Amino acid sequence: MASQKPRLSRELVLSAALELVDDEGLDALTMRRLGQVLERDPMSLYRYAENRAALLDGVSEMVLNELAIFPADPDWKAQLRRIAHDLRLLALRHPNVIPLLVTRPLSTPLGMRPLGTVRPLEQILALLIDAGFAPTDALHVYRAYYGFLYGHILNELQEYIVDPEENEALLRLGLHRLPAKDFPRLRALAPVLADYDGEAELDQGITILLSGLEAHLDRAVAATP
Amino acid sequence: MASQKPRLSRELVLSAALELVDDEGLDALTMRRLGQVLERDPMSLYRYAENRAALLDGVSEMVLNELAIFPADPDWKAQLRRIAHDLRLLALRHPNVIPLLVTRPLSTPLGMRPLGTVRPLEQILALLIDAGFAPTDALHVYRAYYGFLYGHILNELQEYIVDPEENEALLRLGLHRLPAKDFPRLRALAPVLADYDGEAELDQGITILLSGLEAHLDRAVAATP
DNA sequence: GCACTTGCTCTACGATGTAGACTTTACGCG
DNA sequence: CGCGTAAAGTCTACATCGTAGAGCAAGTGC
Repeated sequence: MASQKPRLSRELVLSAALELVDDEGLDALTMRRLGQVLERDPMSLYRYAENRAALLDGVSEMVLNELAIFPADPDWKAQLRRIAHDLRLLALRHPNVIPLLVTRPLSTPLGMRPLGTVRPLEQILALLIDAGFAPTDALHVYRAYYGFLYGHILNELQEYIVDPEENEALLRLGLHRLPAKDFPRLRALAPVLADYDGEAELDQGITILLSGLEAHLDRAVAATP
Repeated sequence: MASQKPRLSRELVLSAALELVDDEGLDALTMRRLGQVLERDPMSLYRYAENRAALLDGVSEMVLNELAIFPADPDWKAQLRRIAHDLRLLALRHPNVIPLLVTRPLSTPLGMRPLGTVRPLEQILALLIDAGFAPTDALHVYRAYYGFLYGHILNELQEYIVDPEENEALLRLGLHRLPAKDFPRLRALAPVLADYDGEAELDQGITILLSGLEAHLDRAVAATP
């Protein structure tokens, strides 16, 4: 009765994997558990991903595909700002996936990454080059931008606490464990830490960075020849 | 014969762990393997770390202790710049530990982290507050700064290739796997990617960021009242 | 000499990733 | 229809992992 085990597919497997990760964290994503979710023998998964690592890559890719980039937009600053906010929201939607996004590339040379995870890089380069940057400068801008962006996201997720009810309480409780003599400033900042506005903080940072970049490579971006 | 198993200690265990991670990567750090390195039963390790996760935290802490911060320095910008370069070098010395530094805090609220990993935060806050920033602004500056710094390090490590001989070859080889039609700009940038000057890139980024921050919170930092 | 703590070891268990051989299902073609 | 081949899914088995729990050994204070 009910749906009789619809045929498996890569998409199906990956989205079940993502759901599992979102719901229960990275460690919950074991082959056996995933097999169980899909009501299939764990071994069947190996048809759709070479091994667990590849499965994780697949999840990364799938998540990054949620990010829309329009490389044709002539207003590169606006576009970069929008992407930043989108990526931030995406991170908040899938916090458990972020370690993957950040960690997997460290052990995989650029050329061997899942295409979906390299595409944003290509597209942002396109955006910048089309906007008038020399390719080399585009790369510099990309690095500064993406570096800052990922840094911010990591920062924000570190301070992210799920239940806004217990938010301040929990935070204080946590901070309370720090020896008062060694961490006076941190402890004093508890209330400020408690209401962290990640969106505003990101936006300001991006503003600073973008105008700084523009000024620094002061070859003004001529819109079109 | 030879040295008869010197008494174990937390330091000993942790530094053996760090060495193992540096030499063979995070996955090589298993309780059994570490026990073997120390010529001790794996179970003995549990005297010095509650479990594997705590061991990893210990390694993080040990690495971060290599970072010297002088919160009393009145020249906050110079100090932040120096710290940035120091942390970068530290990352290059222990690339395999970086995933830990970045990933563990995501699952540990501020107050429950190993003290050694929170101390830099406290010290930088001290530096900034002593330099005249209001505590809240100090926190903002810290976030932007550390966010950018970690972002840069992640970026650089991603492009880091161990063997400088094969450097360009490998990179090209890697990039060659990308479909030419979908990734034209990236492929065109191969030579530029091949000689990446992380130090310069970091320094420029820091310059942009610091001057941007100073301007943005334009409440000029009065040295002393 | 004895009691006790501390460092360390032994054994054992459940869970994990995955290789390899197997069975079942789907499907194209006569 | 039916038959043959390929694809999808399963079963069994193994090495390796973290770690609980009981026990052993050596040092320390009385």
